[in-house]
Amino acid sequence: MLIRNEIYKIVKNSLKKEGLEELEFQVLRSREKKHGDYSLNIALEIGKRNKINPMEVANKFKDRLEKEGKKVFEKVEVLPPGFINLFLNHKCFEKLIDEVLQKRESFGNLSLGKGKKVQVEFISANPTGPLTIGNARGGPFGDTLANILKKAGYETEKAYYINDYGKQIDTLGHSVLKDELAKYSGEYIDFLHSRLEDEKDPYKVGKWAAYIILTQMIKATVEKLNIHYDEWFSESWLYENKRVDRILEILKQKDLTYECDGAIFFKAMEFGDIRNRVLVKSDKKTTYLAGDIAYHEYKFRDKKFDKVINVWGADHAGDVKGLESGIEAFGFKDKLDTILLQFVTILQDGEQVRMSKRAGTYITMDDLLNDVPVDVVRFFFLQKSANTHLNFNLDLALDESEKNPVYYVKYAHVRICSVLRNSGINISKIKKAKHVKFIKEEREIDLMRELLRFEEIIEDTANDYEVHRLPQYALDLASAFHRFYNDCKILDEDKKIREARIELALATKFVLSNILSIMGISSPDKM
RNA sequence: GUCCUCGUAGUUCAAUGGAUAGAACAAGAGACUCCUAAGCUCUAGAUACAGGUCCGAUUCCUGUCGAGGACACCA
Repeated sequence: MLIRNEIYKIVKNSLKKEGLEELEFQVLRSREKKHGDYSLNIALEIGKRNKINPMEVANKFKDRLEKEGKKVFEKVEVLPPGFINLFLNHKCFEKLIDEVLQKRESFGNLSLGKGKKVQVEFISANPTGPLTIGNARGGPFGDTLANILKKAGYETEKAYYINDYGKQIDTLGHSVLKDELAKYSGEYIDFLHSRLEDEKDPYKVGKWAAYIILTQMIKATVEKLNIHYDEWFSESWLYENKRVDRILEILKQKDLTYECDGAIFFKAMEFGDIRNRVLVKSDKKTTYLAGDIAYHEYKFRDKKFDKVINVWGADHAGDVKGLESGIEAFGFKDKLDTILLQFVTILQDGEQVRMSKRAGTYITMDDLLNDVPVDVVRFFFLQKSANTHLNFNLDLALDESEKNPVYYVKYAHVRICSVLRNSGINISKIKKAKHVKFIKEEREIDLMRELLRFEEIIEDTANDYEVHRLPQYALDLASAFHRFYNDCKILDEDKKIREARIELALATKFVLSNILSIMGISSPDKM
């Protein structure tokens, strides 16, 4: 229903009638409930622009809003320095609960992305070693982002790009052979070395090792993380099918390449890049960028994605513009969004652990998942924004696993299930909010206000990819429920009140399990 | 040296330019004859520093200090 959008229309309409239709504004959610459910700062903007006292503007506009929004607003209030606060009437909440009970699991499904295809590519760590806590950070993030886009109506695909081509495969081969060119070390290298048969060719050994690492280590960890990819895309495929040659030829025809010192460069600066980029090295081997451009041409031309979101580690920040330029050269400008996840700093025994495949010092995601439940791991990583340089204290993570706030959210769900069981009511028959009109306690209203946010959270996050908003919302909602539970007895003596509260609790259950499922976290009935 | 991302409570993190900067963990206190206390209530505690723009700055701009990352014919 997205009441926020209805309010937007009301305000837009009101502005039109005041001759201010060109004014841009936003409907803000009030942080404190004494300031109503939503607020507008347009009076402050108008006042600033026209040098009028904002209070005067606000008071004048208030009458207009009251008239235009009489079906939605209980009250319109003006407070200094010129905020207009909007209070929703009870009917809005009744409609909301009614809608949740009708739509159940599908409540919150939006049509924002209707008819659009989007791909989220994440993790995509080289198959030269197990997933570390660092490079697996993109797992919960990308998976959840794809889930939310799907919820918002996009046709979504989750993809992992396997870099099974090029120099690092050679390096892996040498490492497994343990010859003088070996660079990687660690238990997994020892393991692969012990499994080695007669093969001596480094590249073939590397290919074999990469296959084992991918299928037995990376995929296993990904599964433990509760992630299911739609596509595992092999870089080698691009070469086997001449897709890299193809894009090199097209770029040449477009006069977007030139030769210099025996290498072929892409004129990326024509697209605003800080430098031109090498596509073919002087030894005639192609660069990673050439493959990546071919890969993205495949995504847009063959698979026809309207949008591709790449979740990368911050160490690739310098490569973003190169790829964007390449994509623009093929006419797919602005169809790529790149999210850079800042690095994870690992602390163990009070010391910073430098993650290095070469030094063999890293903490694998698999090790972590053996000690910490996946729901805890996912919630933990999801709570941090992409820009956060997060500090991960391994000892603390193990100690505090049981104190993770994810249990607070799950417990709210468990409590609801428990009460609903005790109620003896067949909840599958509750499809309407018939009794919500009897609700009037503060805690009940507070809870409904939180439920109202759900669709907004979906919409906002599908638009700005700020996935860390989700766990925060889940905590807020769980908190609102726990307080409600504490202050209001759900199975009250009074039949009307009892049924109203069951309806409210059931609606909360649907939204809670909905948000948890988007985050890839289970909603238990019992704990 | 240039560029990117950061610097918020003891700790880990939040806060579309808005109203009294929020949570969790840690610390301290409290309530329950009542639907599972993994819950509830209360207390204490923070914007690195210096300027600037604005009615209003954690948020935008400049500088300083500090952290991580990038500046390849590596991937």
